[in-house]
Amino acid sequence: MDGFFQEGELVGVLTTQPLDRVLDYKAPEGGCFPGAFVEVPLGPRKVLGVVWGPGRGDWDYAKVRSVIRVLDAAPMREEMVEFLTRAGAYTLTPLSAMLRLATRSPGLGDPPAMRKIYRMGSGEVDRMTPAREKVLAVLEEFGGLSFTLKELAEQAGVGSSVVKGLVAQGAVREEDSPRDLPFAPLDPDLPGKALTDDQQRAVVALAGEGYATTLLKGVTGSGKTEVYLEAVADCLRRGRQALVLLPEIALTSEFLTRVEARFGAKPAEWHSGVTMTERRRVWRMVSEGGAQLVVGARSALFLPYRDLGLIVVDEEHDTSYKQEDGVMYNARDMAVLRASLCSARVVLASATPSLESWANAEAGKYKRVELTSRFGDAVLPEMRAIDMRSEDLPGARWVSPTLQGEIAKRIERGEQSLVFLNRRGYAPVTLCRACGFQIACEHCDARLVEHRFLKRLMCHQCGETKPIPTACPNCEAEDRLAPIGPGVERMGEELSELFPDARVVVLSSDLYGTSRELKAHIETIAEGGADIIIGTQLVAKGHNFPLLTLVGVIDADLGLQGSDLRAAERTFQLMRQVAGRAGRAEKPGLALMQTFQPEHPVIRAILDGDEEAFWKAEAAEREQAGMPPYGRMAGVVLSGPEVGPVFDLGNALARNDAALRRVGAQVYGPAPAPIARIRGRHRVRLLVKAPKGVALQNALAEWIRPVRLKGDLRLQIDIDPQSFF
DNA sequence: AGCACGCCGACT
DNA sequence: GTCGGCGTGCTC
Repeated sequence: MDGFFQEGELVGVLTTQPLDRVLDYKAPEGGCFPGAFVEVPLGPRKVLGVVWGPGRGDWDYAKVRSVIRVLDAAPMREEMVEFLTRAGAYTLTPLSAMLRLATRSPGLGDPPAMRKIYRMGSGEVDRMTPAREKVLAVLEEFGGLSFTLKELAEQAGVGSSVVKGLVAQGAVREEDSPRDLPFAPLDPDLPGKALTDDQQRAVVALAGEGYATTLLKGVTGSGKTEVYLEAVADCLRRGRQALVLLPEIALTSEFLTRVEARFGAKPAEWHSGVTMTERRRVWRMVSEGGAQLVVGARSALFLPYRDLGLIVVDEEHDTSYKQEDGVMYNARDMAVLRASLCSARVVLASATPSLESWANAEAGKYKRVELTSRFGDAVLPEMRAIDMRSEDLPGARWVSPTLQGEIAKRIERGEQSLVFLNRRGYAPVTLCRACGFQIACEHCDARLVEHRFLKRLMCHQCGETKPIPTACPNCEAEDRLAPIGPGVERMGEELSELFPDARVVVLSSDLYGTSRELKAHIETIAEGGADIIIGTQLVAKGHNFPLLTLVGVIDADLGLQGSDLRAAERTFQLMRQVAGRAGRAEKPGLALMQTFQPEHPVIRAILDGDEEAFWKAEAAEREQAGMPPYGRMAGVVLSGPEVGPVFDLGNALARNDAALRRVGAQVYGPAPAPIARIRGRHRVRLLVKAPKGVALQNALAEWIRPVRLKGDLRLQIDIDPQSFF
């Protein structure tokens, strides 16, 4: 943005308030540049905004108010404006909501606060004590760095009063310094790990200048991380910033340690667990160039990078990259958009790429680099199906004799086994043996899941819990309620009975208060703190278990049934990833899948390791059906407290579909949404299917424009939904 | 998003 | 008679 607005000139300001238009204000005293972060009056309040351009002048001039002040923050760059505009247009999200994503930093309006820092002083110490010596030794050793009081005291292992005492004598100097300090510089030229030829070739392919997207495909243990860290190094050498996006759960201290090992310092971190103070520092330093590398969750895409040269999307197939509430965007696609606007490179890394990325690579839109050989001596796990039709298993037991035998061997050898079941809790269904009633959530269209650990029934949709009743809520029969089906907690019980001397551990997100606790626990397990690990899909996400040599998938059929075109893809990815956990170190791994349909094409493709065959078959099917990525889809989710009005609106929309038909798009529905009721709100979904290449967003916008939402009805558009049926 | 304005039920 | 419910509308 060029130009400058003199004091009193009309400027257009976009605020974070949900008004989908730019408001006119008078430029403040001293004028302002376009892109400036400002505080403006809005009704009785002061709100945050960005100077978006010249004012439109179509508002009663007498009512136009003045910008209160320009905030002390680097102005929004033209490239960010473009990114927010394009991303908003793509996802049909109002600009104000996009701006909110880009201003999620506390204290944006604060002046850069000062704080006290401590350095070596010149004064003499009257009486030297061991504690004082330690403090001075720390300052001696890290003379170039500056410490806060707490940091210095901690580093020296003394109380803060010792430091204060030294300050009083002048031996330590107390200075004022800006609160938000730059991150320690990263050195791309430190020696990295030795790379295999395969990895070296990949590194060369990823390096370079200007926009390009590369799909980096490599099985677990093939060294994807080492390879993309070299891409980061290449970017840093060019003096540009880099961003590594990880699914929230994969953001571990283990990963940060690897970054530190490669570059000699920790990167900036950005995710939901980062404190307010640190957030402010990251936001500021990213915009001023004081942070070279950000490692973060999807919202890190909206940080105000000064010169972003690389975005790595690790585990690019992960469905958690698609935000399903609030602003619905897919971080993988937005990363590509953002990179194309700032001439950055994108690396999409995965052992099991999404069909979209695979198709884009096939079509030549993305480059493709494959890592085949595994790093070190480990080999790919051997994969076999256990045909459950011929296993002798009593009722309410799920670990087949074959699997039991393999686990026993591992225990004998001091190796770990992972038992995988994608079902939290003790049992997915609680059934009354007297009347057949299944206990369901009162607010959602879902059954309540027994969590024996919490001693409660829980709804996995809305999270509501209640005590486990002793009498049937329907027929009031006492003690006739029975858990049906397996959950991870129940598997823990079964395995503890089968192997009473083994250390059995259940890994499930709801057994931990915080994700930090969970991550810490995973680390101790990985170091050998358990013999049998039972886990939900969270164990599939990027963790090293060097002692693990066996993976048993309890129910490989879960997710194969159903008409969701993506279910097969997800099943495929999940099974491959779980299998990839086994045998990372020197020991070869074995993956066993319990299935009642060993002939199913997805199971066959996984066992054969023939991913290309699977993808080609899946792609052909979708192309035939005109489904993404060969056609376009959008979902419209309507919700409200009463089903009637929600369906009425859905029907009205379905009838008035002229705007859609004009571009060759078709409406399906209304039908109950995949989750038909959440927190007492009924949800109804319409699906729009269009040929590739039509201006779907324009048609959708025109279609829903006449809608006036009455009462508590809500409408949400979901471009590229994750599930289709 | 907030916050005011505004038109109908149970209270000092 | 009023206090207050939250439906509707406005903010440059």
